Amino acid sequence: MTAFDARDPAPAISDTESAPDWNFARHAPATARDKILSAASHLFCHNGFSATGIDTIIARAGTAKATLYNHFASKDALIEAVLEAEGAAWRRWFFGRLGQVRGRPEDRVLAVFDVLRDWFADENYFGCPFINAVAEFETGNPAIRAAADVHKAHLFTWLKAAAIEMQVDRPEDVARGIVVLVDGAIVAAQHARNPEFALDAKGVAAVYLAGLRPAR
Amino acid sequence: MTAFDARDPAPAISDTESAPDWNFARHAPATARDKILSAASHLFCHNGFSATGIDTIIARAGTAKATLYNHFASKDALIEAVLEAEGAAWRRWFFGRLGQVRGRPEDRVLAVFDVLRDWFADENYFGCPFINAVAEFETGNPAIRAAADVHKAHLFTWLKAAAIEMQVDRPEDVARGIVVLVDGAIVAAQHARNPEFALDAKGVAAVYLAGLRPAR
DNA sequence: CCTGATGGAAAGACAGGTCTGTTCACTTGA
DNA sequence: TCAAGTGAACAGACCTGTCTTTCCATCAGG
Repeated sequence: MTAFDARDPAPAISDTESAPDWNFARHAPATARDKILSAASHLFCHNGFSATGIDTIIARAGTAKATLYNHFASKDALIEAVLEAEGAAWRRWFFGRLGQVRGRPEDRVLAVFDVLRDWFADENYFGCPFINAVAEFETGNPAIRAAADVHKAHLFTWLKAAAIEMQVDRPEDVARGIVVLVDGAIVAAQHARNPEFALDAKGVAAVYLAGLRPAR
Repeated sequence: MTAFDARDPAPAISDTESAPDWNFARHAPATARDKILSAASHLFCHNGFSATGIDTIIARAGTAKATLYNHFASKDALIEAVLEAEGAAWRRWFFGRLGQVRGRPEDRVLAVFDVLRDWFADENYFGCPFINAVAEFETGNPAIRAAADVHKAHLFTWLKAAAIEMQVDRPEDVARGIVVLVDGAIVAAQHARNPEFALDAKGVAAVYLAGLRPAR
């Protein structure tokens, strides 16, 4: 929960040829464990968690079932590991992109929606894995909700810091408002299969942030 | 898609003791078909669609399995019927509440978030069934996505009409912006189990709408 | 009033398949 | 040598969907 400072360090973009991929499932898997995580991530995100069976996962991963159960105690544990890996990869990508943006805090917050748009425009965009997981396991499995909480806390903390820099009246309220816009853009773009909802959200955010300090 | 006028007629609130319930699963089921729909709706929404088996549904409904398959061709058909029934009940409740609001179009749009807050505050709030269904069946079952599209079109049409009344520049853009806020509030409130996200969204909407016409 | 037909639903067995998770003998590469 | 992985079989539970049998309420004809 104090997580933001301790999160994945911002990648040194210049050190690598290209920015890391937001999609963990596309990272080149080296170990058997990574192959399983990668295959499971792809299948979970595209076909749903319950609808994806262990046999399908190992077939895609090209590993034996015993190997899967050597690395993960159960399917639930695998789901949690996938969310953790996918969340970490996404945050590395997302905050890495944001870290390259310079300018006033308002502009950096608005840049959030430009980065989101790139995410939405990916042909493999399938919504936020955490939102989808909470939707599927509404009541059961509190560990999944907890993982989603941690993930969302990263964004909230980043936005709150920016809001404090903006010297607005109630930075936490402002951060929550932007979080709502981000969640809404994610869902709307997923449903309509239209990345431009990121720009609709950006438009709202721009007017909102400008309206917060009319006497600027 | 021209759907708004043709949707469920606004209920005559004064004719009934209380407003209809947003939750179809709580409507008193009369026929066997309604008992099945009601039980399935409750279970689907709380435990997920794939995770809920036919046997669990008929046990809760108190009906026989043959009865279920007499009324619904398959589990998928039952899912679609549940979404239709739940969506219709929700829209009757939601637009019924909105129909009671008088005032400027801006105020009526802001009232959306007050109604949402009441929805979120219900102990049985489980998010939007359509958002959850699309999250679970990301790629499969286009009928479910189509049902979600129809459902969302109702709100968009309502918001677009209000935006036109407001005489804003680009009413469709404004309506999409509010849709994003609504979707975001639904998801954020579901994740945090905190209905107050409706008011965070309302705060953003208020500043946004005010900022649209600074020369009012 | 009584009798018998009809049709919807209950109860539950059943088929055929899939699910998760276990086990074990064998292989491979460091 | 030895740890890790493979392939395959297996158990037991659960899944969807079908089918048969029994029950019961309603209604028609007498």
